[in-house]
Amino acid sequence: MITNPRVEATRARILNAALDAFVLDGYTGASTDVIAAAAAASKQTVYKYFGDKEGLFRALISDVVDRVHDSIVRLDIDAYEDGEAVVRALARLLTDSVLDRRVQRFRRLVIAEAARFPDIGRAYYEGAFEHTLGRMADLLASASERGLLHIDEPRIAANQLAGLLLWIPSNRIMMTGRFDAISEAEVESGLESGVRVFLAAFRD
Amino acid sequence: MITNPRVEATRARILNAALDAFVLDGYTGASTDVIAAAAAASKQTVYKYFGDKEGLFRALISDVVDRVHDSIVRLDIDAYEDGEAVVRALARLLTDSVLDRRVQRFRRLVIAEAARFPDIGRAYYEGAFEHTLGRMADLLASASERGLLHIDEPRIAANQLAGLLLWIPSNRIMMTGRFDAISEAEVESGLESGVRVFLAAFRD
DNA sequence: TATGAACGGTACCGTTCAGTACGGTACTGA
DNA sequence: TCAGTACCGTACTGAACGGTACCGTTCATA
Repeated sequence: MITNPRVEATRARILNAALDAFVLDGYTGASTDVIAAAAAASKQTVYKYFGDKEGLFRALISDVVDRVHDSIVRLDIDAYEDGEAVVRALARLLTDSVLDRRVQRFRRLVIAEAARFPDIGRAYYEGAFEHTLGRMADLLASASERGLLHIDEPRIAANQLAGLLLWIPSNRIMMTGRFDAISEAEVESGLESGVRVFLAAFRD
Repeated sequence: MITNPRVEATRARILNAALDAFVLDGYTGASTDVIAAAAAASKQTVYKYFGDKEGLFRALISDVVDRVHDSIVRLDIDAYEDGEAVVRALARLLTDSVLDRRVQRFRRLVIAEAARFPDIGRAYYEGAFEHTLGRMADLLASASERGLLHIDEPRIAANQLAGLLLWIPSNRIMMTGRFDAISEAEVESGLESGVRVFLAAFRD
């Protein structure tokens, strides 16, 4: 694939504008006129690159999923000497990444459009959501092998840690639509109590 | 308020049709033409009762929130003699109600439109979501007072139980758009392992 | 059975929006 | 300097949709 830098820049500008528009107004609510204007591009160019509105939307989703896929949780598990430290580090990484404004907004978009584009929802779920959980499970398994934790089914444990930490803040953010609906202190205390419950179940 | 049965029936038919349409296509995607047709009503009548599209949407939301509010978890906590039974009963009640197709679809709708109607999202979050958690917290507190569990902060514990049980299935359902994405067996094993973790932390 | 309110059906208006056409401009590379 | 390509701006078309108007019909009730 030839990468004309000018083309690439225009394409990126359009995708950026599309992200903003779709995330704010949803698929139906966003208009290609507004997207083109925000990207300082002409509709002509938008349609030339992406075919139609649906093509633009799909390109946007896979673009983001690919980035999530690449930037997946890297944690040097060997640097930690006890289970509590491992779990706390993992918990912080997870909350920091998932409760990020952009991530929350994007997830809301995917959920909102899952009825219209079932394949897109599935792609995101498998490519981003489950992929992250799989990585977490690997880390927990490795900690378990080193005797820091006692985990028989790492995948389930990873799911549970995520649920403990994210259920409340994620729902509050998505339902209220306010991406700053959770204070620093709440995140902190939620993390602390979540880690405590997890350790009660999986440290010896 | 005079309750003309004919008026009431027409109104109910319109709200039912609106629920289906909004849940399927979102606020922007649903059309009042389709809603009126599905309700076997004329647009004239729809607009007479609800003013405009937004009025119809708001009426629908508060209608549903009121119903959730009324049918809130009632569980005879005194019937149980040990903590495990209490938690298991609570867990089943919670998963059965929250993972219900209609509930999931409605929550997705609220999330999808939270940006467009922030007050609606907040009303649902406080009137339905938090209300249920509060009721759960009461039950856990009562079990704790009877010595069946050891819970210092019932509200937090209720949040955590919900997160343990619902994070994965709820996300899978909403993101894939398939409301049968979770098998009976998965629900069962998720419930079992969630209860186990919860008990490890809160039983003695 | 007479009366009026509730209601359905259809046509209509104004606007928005996806998608297209076209003419002109900036850049790039030989 | 010339050719080709990327791109912008604007105007346009056709369809969908929110909302309104009008007329005929149904139905409860007195």
